[in-house]
Amino acid sequence: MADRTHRTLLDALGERIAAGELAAGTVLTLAGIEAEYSVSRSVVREAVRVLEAMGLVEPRRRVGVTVRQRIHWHALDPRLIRWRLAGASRNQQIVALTELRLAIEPTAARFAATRAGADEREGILRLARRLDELGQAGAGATDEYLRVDVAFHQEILAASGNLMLAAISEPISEALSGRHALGLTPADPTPESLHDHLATAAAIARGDSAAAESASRSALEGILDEVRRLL
Amino acid sequence: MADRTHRTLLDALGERIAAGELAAGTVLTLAGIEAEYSVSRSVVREAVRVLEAMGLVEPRRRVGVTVRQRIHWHALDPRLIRWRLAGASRNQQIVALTELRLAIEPTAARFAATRAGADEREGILRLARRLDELGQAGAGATDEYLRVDVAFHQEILAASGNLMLAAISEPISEALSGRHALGLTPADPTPESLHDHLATAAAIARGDSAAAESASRSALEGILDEVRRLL
DNA sequence: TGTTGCAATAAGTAAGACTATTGTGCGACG
DNA sequence: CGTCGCACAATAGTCTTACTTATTGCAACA
Repeated sequence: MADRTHRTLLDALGERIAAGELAAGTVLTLAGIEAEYSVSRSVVREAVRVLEAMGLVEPRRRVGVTVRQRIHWHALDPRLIRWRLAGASRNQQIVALTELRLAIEPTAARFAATRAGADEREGILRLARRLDELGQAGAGATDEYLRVDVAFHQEILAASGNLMLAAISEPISEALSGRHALGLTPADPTPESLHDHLATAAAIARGDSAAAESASRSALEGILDEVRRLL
Repeated sequence: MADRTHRTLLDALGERIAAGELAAGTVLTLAGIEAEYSVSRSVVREAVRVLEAMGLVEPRRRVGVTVRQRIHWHALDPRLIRWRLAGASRNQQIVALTELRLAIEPTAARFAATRAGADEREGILRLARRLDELGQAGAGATDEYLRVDVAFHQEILAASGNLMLAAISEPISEALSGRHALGLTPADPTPESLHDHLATAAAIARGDSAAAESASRSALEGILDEVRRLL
């Protein structure tokens, strides 16, 4: 066998569960999976262990591997988020991720304003300015805009000094990319949006946490409105 | 071997990495772990797969299993949070979790106000009233207060209708328990705190999302202040 | 009807063989 | 002396098999 069997099987099972094709309560067996995917027991066991760690399944002796209810899923796991973005509930997932951003980013901006290092402040400001340039130029739907936008938000989350807030970064980036891929990003971002981004960056740069939080919140409210309107 | 070798090994390695005893860049080998813990290769492989899924390590052929930098950790994984709470950085972790709550809970309360079912609204209100009773009676440091407090926040997160917001529930509960275990919960909660909790529940019950968000935020700001003061 | 015990089932652990990948060092060649 | 390429060795990946242990369901019996 090649070398990606683990990853392949894990993604296959994960996507099927995330999509609901394998509904809660469904019982699999290691032997069954082994036969269905023609992989060895070791590979099956390792994949199932990872799914178990994500709260997606629960192996029990004499019973098999039971798919668990959604409540138990570690919905913030980047892999699970990817699987959900890959399925039919993609749009719904993008809305949910935007709601998550609305929760996280303003708070992250607030903390970043008091904790960011000099170079981080500098970098955030530079990214915001570039975003503004691109937006004004009608390049809101370009790959470069996406890259800068992703980098902008990542920098803020990283600068928050809170590892858990920063951990949202990866899923958020995927959501942005997903939105972009769906063609939901306008070529001309609204002036309000561009202003909010700039204001967030400026407030962080000068250490004004209240202003950073409120500007970021304003930006996200706008984005959430837009996403909801389009999906 | 008994039956908990997987769990035991996973926790052992996870805690060592979370604590920094196995620093980023440290290279292990499957054979080494196998020998050190006297478990079979299968068990080692499965544990390492789970750690890999959490972003804690990266196995590479001809090299070994390398411990990754913190940036790559899935810091929102409940297991990882537990490991960090178990280590020396416990206090710091509780503060970080409280910051996370400040981000998540007000937003969750806002959405809960528009999305909660009738019985959920009822339940949240009932829990808040019970919390108030207990708080007024000077029972803020009791196990029952903790239980009700945890249930209160869980209900709100669950009622937010966002699976990812709800997924924060488990780690948050652990943080509350941790704070309680450290004796950081006052027997007499401040009147402001009790009022904010009640106001949050009332606003959710009557569907007033703006009031729910702001009352929840006020409650959390108070808690964050207190936690920071004490840790 | 309830309870105890047995047997079947499926996961858990162990061990070993073989494969595939990749970093390193050595040697040949420029 | 340096650089390129190749062979070797180390280590994870996969496969297979054997054995162990927990659990459940059923049947026999009180």
